[in-house]
Amino acid sequence: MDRRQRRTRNAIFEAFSVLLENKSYSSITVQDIIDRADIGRSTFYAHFETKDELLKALCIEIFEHVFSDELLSEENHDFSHHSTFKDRITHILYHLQEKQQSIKGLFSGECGEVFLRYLKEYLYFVFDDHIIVKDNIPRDYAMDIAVAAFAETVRWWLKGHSDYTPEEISRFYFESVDI
Amino acid sequence: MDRRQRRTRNAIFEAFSVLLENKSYSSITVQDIIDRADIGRSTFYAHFETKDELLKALCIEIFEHVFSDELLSEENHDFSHHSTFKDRITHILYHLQEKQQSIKGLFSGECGEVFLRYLKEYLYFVFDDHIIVKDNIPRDYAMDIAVAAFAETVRWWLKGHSDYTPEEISRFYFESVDI
DNA sequence: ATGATATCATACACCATGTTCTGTATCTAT
DNA sequence: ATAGATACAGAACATGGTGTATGATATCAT
Repeated sequence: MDRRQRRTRNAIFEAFSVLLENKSYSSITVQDIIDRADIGRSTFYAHFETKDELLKALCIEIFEHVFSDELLSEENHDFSHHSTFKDRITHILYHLQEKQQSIKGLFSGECGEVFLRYLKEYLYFVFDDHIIVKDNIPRDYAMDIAVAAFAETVRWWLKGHSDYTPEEISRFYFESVDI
Repeated sequence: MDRRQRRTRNAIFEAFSVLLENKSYSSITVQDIIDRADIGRSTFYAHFETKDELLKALCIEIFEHVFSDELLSEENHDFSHHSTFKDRITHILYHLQEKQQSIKGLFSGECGEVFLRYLKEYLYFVFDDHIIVKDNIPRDYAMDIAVAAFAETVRWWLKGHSDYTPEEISRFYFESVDI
């Protein structure tokens, strides 16, 4: 990708993330982003058709990083054999912690729904092999609860309790939800 | 309240609910609501300052009904003695089922966040007395997970699995989450 | 019946959106 | 190093939704 494009794209992501920490998604205008990123109006629209597209792109950017190892292991089939499920979850928590600053703003407000939908999409992928099927409980229900509970765990962690370590959070989760 | 006001208010709620089943919250314009409810523009703004206020009002309207018995029992202190926690949850599920049609549209899209925030607010109230404090797990974390899991349960139920009975859903929930 | 008030219809100013255009700066390939 | 391609800046513009203001009409409560 062209260096100019990368510069602009990053400037937009950066501006958007910072704005999200102080303002709600719907109250942020494209003009706000343009001003903060210090780019021309037409430049923004050359990169993203709408603010919603920008939000999606940011989510994907984040999760491609957070789940990069998971996605790799799926190709090579050499990861799940060497580590337990709990280790993998803890590992994901470490990656989420790294992106903490960007993620914080994404959890709340109107964009939380989009963010959580993406998060859950990736989580379904990771959880799929490790869900225990209980008697008389639909599998997809069990999946939904396990994933939603994990998403809520991350939200709780990064919004006001980020002093806990990934290991502690992992323990909280596995002691609260039967998987 | 004036009969005309009630008529208008209900027409707006009705129109809004129907629109939410087909369109996303942000794509619904005030004009859409006005046309569907067949009222004048200024009339809408005499009732609600913004679309967001309308959403809040609708949520409150719904939950005042769903949790009406719970709120009463809190005043009289004569409910929790006669029924178990599981009974109360099942009872709430029955009320949610009644409002199914209105609730469906509220779960998805950008307004899901607002709806869930209100739902969780009421649920904290109901769950507060019945959370078991496990060792080494923060109480507010346990609350968060229990409430979020219940909210997810309702979502799963009303979006595509509404053939299950409140009793079955209640059982799914209590077998999946340790409270 | 009458005064109060909710509604209607219209017009309006305002603001964010997304597009278009022209000139300039930066990149890439030869 | 030069030429062609491409990304950027900046401004102007049409569009559409928002929320307000106004005066006339219909409906309410007493």
